[in-house]
Amino acid sequence: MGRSNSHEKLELKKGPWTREEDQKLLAFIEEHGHGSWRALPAKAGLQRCGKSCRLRWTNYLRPDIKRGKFSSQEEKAIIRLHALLGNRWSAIATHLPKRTDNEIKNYWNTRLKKRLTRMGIDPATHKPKDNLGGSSRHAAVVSHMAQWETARLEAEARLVRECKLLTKLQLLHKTVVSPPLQPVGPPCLDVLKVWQATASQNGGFFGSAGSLESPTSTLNFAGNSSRVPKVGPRGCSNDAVSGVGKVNGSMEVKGKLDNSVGQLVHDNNIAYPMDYNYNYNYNLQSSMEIEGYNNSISPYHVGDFEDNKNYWNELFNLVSSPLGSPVF
DNA sequence: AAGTGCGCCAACCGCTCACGA
DNA sequence: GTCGTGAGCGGTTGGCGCACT
Repeated sequence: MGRSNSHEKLELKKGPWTREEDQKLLAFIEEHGHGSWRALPAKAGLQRCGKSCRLRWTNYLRPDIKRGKFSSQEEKAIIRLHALLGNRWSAIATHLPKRTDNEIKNYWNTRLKKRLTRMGIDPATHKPKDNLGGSSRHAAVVSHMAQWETARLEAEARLVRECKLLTKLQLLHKTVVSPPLQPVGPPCLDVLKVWQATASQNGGFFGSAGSLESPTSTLNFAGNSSRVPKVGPRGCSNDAVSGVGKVNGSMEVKGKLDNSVGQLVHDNNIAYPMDYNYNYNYNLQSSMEIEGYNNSISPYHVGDFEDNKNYWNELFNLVSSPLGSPVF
């Protein structure tokens, strides 16, 4: 990144920020916005690299940061979201308003992880430690679900970020957009709520029919997106993810899960033939439709999940509970 | 009082991704 | 397709403060 010469590097300050530096950074951003982080330090009169400034701003100086003790509800949310998302701290932070990814990560590493370990739960898998040798089929199915859920939540998180960023930029530069954008409220991503509701109607998250119900959602965005979020579970090549987006302010979120029945289950060597082909074409009101996930193509059967049903139901109950998050 | 160990957390580092030329 | 650049993310580190010996 950048090609600053060694002389410049020598002059860059590291370590804890002083109050004076904080004030300089704060004052500059309040007046000009951050713009290019790389150019910011010179403009603001700081002997720091842009990266350091960005970090200081996002993790400490930003006005919309809540500091201090995590509530028990926040703790639960972190645990459950971690079960779904793994170490995707930024994605988790998206669902915990006013908390930074760094703060959540620290809290997890210093407290929650240890607490789970003490309780006999493996913090990596969120399963009881004596159950690690359980059914590989169950593990495979749950893992597959988690991957799918992860990808979906990640997509949502990115969309939220995109919209927030663009909104900020527009407000900052006071651009007049034609046609004018709708007032920007928190993006409403109700996938989980809807999913939960659907699940309830069908006798639980996994439905009485024995197949997964579709996480059909209504996404409300106000704003344009110049980039098409690419999503996919970790470990999947990005080549498997494609997206088409429109810059003109309309976006339709459409995902495709291309699974063939039975292909999922394979001891210790699980194939994930999931293609997340999202075509974004969003209008202010959009719907999320995931082909192949909400119908008979679904490879899941209720028996596969019985043992994990309560866990996942509980999990979705939690993430559906009001935390003040734009999603929940 | 001094030394030691530990927990916490701000900040850094390295990597990856997206984008434009 | 390649390269340079900017930005974001997750893992790791270093320093501070506190408790204990």
